[in-house]
Amino acid sequence: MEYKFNEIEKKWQDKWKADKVYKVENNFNKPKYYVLDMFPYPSGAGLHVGHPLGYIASDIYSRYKRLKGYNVLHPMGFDSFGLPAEQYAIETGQHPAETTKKNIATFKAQLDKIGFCYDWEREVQTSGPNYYRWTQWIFLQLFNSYFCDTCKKALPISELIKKYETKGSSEFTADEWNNFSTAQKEEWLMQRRLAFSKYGEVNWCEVLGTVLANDEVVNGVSERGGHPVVKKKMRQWYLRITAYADRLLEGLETVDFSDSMKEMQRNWIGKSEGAEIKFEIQNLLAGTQGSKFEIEVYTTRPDTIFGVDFMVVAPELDLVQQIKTTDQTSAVDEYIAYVKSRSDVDRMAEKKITGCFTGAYAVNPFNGKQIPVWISEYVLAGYGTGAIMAVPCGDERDFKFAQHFNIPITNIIGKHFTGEEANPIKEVPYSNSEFVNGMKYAEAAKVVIDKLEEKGIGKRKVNYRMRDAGFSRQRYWGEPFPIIWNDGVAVALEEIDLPLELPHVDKYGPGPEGEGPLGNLKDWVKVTNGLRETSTMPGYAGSSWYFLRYMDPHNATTFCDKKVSDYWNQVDLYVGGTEHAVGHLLYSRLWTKILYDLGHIGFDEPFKKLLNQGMIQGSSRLACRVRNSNKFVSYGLKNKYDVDEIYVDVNFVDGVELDISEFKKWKNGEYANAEFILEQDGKYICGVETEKMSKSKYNTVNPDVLCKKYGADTFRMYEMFLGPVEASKPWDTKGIEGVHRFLRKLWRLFNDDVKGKIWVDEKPTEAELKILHRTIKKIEEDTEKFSFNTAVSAFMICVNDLADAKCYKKEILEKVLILLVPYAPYIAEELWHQVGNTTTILDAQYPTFNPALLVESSKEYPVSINGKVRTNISLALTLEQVEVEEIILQNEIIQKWLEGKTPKKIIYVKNKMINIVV
RNA sequence: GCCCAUGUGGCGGAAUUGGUAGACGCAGCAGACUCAAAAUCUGCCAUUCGCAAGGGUGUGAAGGUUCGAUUCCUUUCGUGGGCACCA
Repeated sequence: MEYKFNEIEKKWQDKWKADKVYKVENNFNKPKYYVLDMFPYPSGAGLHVGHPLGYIASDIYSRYKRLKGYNVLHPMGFDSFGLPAEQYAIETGQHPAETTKKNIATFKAQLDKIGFCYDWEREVQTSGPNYYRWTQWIFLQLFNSYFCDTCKKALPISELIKKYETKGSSEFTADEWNNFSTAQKEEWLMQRRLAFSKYGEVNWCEVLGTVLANDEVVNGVSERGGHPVVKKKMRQWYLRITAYADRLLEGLETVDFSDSMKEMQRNWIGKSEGAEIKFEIQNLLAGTQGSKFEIEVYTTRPDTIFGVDFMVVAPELDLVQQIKTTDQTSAVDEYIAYVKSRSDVDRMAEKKITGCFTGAYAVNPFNGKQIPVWISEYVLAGYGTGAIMAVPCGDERDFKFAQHFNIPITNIIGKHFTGEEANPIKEVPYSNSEFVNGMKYAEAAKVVIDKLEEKGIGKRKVNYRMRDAGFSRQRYWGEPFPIIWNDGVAVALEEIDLPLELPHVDKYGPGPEGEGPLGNLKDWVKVTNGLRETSTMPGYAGSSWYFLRYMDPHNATTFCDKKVSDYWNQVDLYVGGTEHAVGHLLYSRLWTKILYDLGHIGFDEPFKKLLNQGMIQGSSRLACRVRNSNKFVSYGLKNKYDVDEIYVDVNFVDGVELDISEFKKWKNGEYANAEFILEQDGKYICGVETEKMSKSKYNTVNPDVLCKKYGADTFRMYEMFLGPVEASKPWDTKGIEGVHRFLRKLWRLFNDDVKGKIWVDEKPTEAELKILHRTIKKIEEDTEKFSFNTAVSAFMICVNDLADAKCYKKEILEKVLILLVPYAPYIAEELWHQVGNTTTILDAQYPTFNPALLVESSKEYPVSINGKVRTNISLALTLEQVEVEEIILQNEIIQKWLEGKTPKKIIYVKNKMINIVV
């Protein structure tokens, strides 16, 4: 009987579906385990082999936990709002709802073939009204809350109102508050709401009449059409994530993310402690006497204030216009015009040093020294105060700037500054620094700040790099805001009016005044009490809380019953790529914290452990075409000709050898008449390039094809066998045969192609038990630590050993099958039934490892002399140093290598090795 | 420019975290079975010197620590990814 994987997999797919084996109950009595994948955006291109890497890993772990007796939640859904569907609609006129539906169907069919254990009854789609109803509801929770600075948590805005009515605030008294107009009150409240609206800068393209995302702007012009893009102020919605900066930082201590992942989040939040210092400006423009100008800088190194040699102000600041001197006006204006012409990307990538002197001088408050004030694009308006005090002897950028513009440098760190480069050292006593001379960083910083505060010209300041998160998009395919604008006041919809369904549109172009497409729907926008908000929520809205909805996906009265979320609780294992390191992960963490503060859930970190899967890159194949001809020359001979390299489809290249007949059929016979110049051995060899997997490079491989050819079990195991899940690696189908052979070999332990059944019900020998238990130990350990590639190799070793031992015994084989279920569920279930089981293997009991079986009494020790292994000697494990020394010195080979010399020292590490030092 | 990751045979990778480098697999070579092919099985397979026995070298490069380094430290080069020049 052969291993007919296609039949077997179909059979169990149907059976499992009929039996609802993957249905997950909210069974509060059972220990739970929650495994989650980052859900995909259902793109039109379908799945390629890169997608399932993480899904397979999480599926293996879920099935493993299930075998271990857990109630495992391992759901899947779709992040189905987003720009590509809208873009596609603009191009083809097909409604996003239609294309999204189609794409989801394709994705699901592909996923099901690979054999994941999803309970599709729990599927969520962020673009479904039953889902986004609750996204809107949570938005209203945010809108109706504020961050209490004293208790460091979110509270209902009604409490703030109560406080204002009775006690007022630092800005107004209770009486004043009560006499405010509604609009005035709302304005104050808007400044405290967690979801709030204010004017913010967006990338505006006048020609397209629309707002563009950063990646749609290239070199200051729109990616589509190349039209100019400018910064424009528009009313936008934001989430007050900055209020949670500290808690988002602290929370990192409690979760199991990789260090680099935590580092990325910390960098994004960018907490720094320093001081804000005011510097007076000395030279004022004529006509501005009487008004006193100051520059306020933010610095993390107030201790270096005596090393300040110049100041740099962001060119965008209004202050620049006020302080520039007549002499420098034209130079400054010219420089500002230059900066405006440059995109953020340019400013970031540029290495050349630019700047312009304003003509103004600031005064060092402690020694009265005159400090020239410059403007330069390396100082950003949006961070800190938009101005810095430059200390060139301690800061690399300041140093280069000073050098470039020949600004004299003050040395405050003595011999630690060479004049060649800056030295940001903190642990040396300062010189040239008056009252902090001899002090080091910590003490000096404190003394300086104290003095600043005393003089009233500076204060201690904690700064965050992170800004509030923009939460509105001038787009169609997203959640509509449940907000109505009434005379400039944002009025929230009542809960009962949710969901506010996304209305149907026929055209996807921008609305008036840069509004989103919804702005075109006059009848929809105009309601009795005002005008609807026409922007929609961003992609991350729906994905910020989806892990909660899986727990209780059909609840019509709440987003997720508290009892249910108390049970499933945090996601125990979250699997996904690093590209979401800051965005999605940070937003989910924020939403979780807010929902926790408001009492809707009982935990304030969503993901307990994060596993990052690596990116699978494409391995492109290139053919060399002789220029202006239809001749193709093999890669090894290309230097003899003038060639163009063209991409060929990886699916008809075996390794690097092109299948010429397939190639000729490609693209409707475009190359049917091509001629080929071959290598000496008659092969046509392709060039190889590792790059992103994409359709245009013909380097995508569809999992469906591989599942059909080798079976899903082979495909699953091969993806794992490629290497560690966390590592990025190029895809190469070549090695899949090896994994497939392994499964066939396993099959032949049960069945012979000719004789049929060969498995037997006999007592295993000790040696056979040893093979089994060694495997149990290894597979369990490797699965626990997500080392799936080594687990696959352990399975191979096990099957090789059993085949060599001609062990066809049910008692052994059956246990191996259980170990294999997470990795290759179909073949495991099939063989499980063949040996006589009638219930599903998915709920079998995981075998227990018996250490007694693996106890060894002796070991083959490597014996080296001066670190070089010279021989192996088998010794009992009980031996002590003296006995060992005696035995090995008698050894002939060792004696030969010692050449009569006496060893200086003999190192003996039990169960490891022996080293003789001569 | 900054940050993070990574570098081991022809290839994907392994190495109990300081203890026999190259497990397992692919590819390749030789052989068995077969009329033949497929499938399967057996053996070889880092490199170099040697008929062999047996040596030398070898984990991007150069140093260092150690009885012993793929593993730890310093410097350096290459590749991949990210970024908001963050004071």
